[in-house]
Amino acid sequence: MNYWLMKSEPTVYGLDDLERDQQTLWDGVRNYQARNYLRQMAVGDRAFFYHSNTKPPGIVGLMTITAVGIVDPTQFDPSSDYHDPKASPDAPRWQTVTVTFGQRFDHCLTLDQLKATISPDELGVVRRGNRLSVMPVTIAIAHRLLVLGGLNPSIPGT
DNA sequence: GCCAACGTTGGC
DNA sequence: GCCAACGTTGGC
Repeated sequence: MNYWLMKSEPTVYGLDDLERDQQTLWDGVRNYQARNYLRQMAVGDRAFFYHSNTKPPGIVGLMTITAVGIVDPTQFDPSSDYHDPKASPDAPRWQTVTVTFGQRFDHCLTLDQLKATISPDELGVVRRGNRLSVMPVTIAIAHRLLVLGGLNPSIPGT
């Protein structure tokens, strides 16, 4: 089981939305490196939900990957912001995953807090200028994030 | 609103 | 393949 970090602007889709919906397709990723990480995900992996463009930005909760290898339908939709005219159903370019609500942190683990405790080499999101919306998190760092977020990493299901 | 970082595009 | 122009991300 691997851990990931996934960013979203809550004005577009936030943890509140996911808690309400319980499950959502993580569509709209249009960066190849991020897509490649999405392709590496497996059912049962966990992802930290990071809110960007918020005051403060930070990790607000945890989700579970519940379906993988899904062709992102928005790439074929001319009315979508995520439409990709170079993609076709015969040759899709963008795959993604379905995520399910897991747990909310007891407080937002802010970017400032992350920068204070974790180095850029350990967690990409604290690196200045990092624009990657999907990135891997090592088990060791994931456990530290869970503890910092008020979750107990030793309890199964967290 | 500013701007640094960085990805993409397209002319050559 | 290079690189300038341009667009986007996202913290501040």
